[in-house]
Amino acid sequence: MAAKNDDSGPAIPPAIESAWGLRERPPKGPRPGLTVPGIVDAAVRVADADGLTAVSMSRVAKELGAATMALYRHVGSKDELLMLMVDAGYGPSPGPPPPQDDWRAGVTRWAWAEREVLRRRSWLLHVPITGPPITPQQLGWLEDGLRCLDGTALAEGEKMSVLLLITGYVRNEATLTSQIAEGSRAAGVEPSEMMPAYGRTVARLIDPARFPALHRVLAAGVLNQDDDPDDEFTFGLDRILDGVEALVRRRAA
Amino acid sequence: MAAKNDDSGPAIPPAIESAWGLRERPPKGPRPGLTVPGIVDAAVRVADADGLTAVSMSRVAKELGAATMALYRHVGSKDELLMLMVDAGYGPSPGPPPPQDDWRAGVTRWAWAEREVLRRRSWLLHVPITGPPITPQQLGWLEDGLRCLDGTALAEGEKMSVLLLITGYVRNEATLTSQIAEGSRAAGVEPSEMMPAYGRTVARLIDPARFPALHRVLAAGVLNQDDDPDDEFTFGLDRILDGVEALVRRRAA
DNA sequence: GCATTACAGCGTACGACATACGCAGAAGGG
DNA sequence: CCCTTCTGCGTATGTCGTACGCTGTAATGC
Repeated sequence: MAAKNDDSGPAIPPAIESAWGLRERPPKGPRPGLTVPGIVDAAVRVADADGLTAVSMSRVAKELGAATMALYRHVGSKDELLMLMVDAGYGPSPGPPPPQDDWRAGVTRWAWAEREVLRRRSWLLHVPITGPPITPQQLGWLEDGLRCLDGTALAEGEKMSVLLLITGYVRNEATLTSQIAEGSRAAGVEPSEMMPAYGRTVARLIDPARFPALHRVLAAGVLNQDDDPDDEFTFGLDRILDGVEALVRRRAA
Repeated sequence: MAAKNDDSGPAIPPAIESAWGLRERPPKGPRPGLTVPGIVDAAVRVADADGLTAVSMSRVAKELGAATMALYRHVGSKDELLMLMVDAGYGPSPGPPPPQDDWRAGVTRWAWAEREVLRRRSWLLHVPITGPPITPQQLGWLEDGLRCLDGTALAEGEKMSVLLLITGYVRNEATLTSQIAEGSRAAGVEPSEMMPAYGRTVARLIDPARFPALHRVLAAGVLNQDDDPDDEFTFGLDRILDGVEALVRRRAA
């Protein structure tokens, strides 16, 4: 008797397989009133409305008019539900790059698309990541990113590394800006006053003799002006893409 | 009567103030058997031994031979304890850059130092970040990073952005490698077999016609060889620093 | 038509967790 | 000596994930 997975594979959860369209409904038994996509949608609705901390099994069940334990017929655990929520929350990838775009324009578009998703659903950033992507939409995003680099002379491994670099940057930047937003809401401060208040706090704590460089930054008023977050994002992205561009040129030569 | 914070500041938690050495012991009352540093050390010991999920208030109290609720006399909440754990977990910053180092060597050293800390204490990556750094060691790291850029013609705000970019990259890269390690331990697979197994899983799931670029990456065997994680880290860091270098040159001109 | 069978939904229960609250005892000040 | 103030802690509450088993339902085999 073979194991349940025919050849190999480290045991994909059943709900993930159903997300890939494998796994048909068994012929017997009562018609299910709950479905995996329905549960995931309800969970996403809760997260959109009240944040990830509001997503508990009982809250999601309430959203569906079902009992808590009913969900466990369809998802193996809360972690599995979270994985599916991430997949649904990202949504479909922005699509392949327009043909007239060079790699840099394509990757820029791709990065901005991810940023936009993370801005609108900041709870995605709070889901603890447990492994590399294996859900359909996630791999769709990856695919479209790779296609942006198709015209370059980069090795396949380098393309992957570059995308990892970019998506990591986008996530990181989105995390920081979302922290400012959430922190200001928690403290009851205007978002535009958040960084100045932070600057004042740090200025009060540090000794200029021990933290001269930091003191200079504060004295320059870096944190006082609230610059457009888009500019901050563009700055970092352009730095990274400048570095990638140097590599692309070298490989082309 | 004024509020407890003299001038401004969004209410620094008392335990953080004590980490800065403000706040002397009140003259009355019994001598405390527990101290904030002692509690934090115990919590760090637990996290080092059994991971961040093992860090509960009762577990930390047990480590100290105290009752759970005794901890709340010294830290305001678990989140506050986590913040102090991060500060202690990072430890002292690597120090200012050696005088003979140029900015790039200095920043590289700084990035590798953070990476080393995150490699040895991967639980640091699992602590949900709730705001910008306000603890002594964290700001010490920031200070030393800024000093690496002292010789450049970058604006103060640009220095800050560059460091944010780098530290974000380091955290991201460390997160990915730690996921591989933790995932392999959870699945009972050799760490070197983790990525190949992932590649086989993805290959089984995707349709080559719908995911051509991804299929090409897999066919190239990118995930099959287990490359040195140090090389992967160096690759991304060099890309970013190439991009920063272009900016530094432009500002110097 | 009827028994069988596999599955959907759910009620109960358990163990872990953070933490509010209030009491008992210690240490120094008047 | 007593009063204030602080430490440590026991109790209790509410939330959470989820293991287990029961009940009813729908399709299949006779």
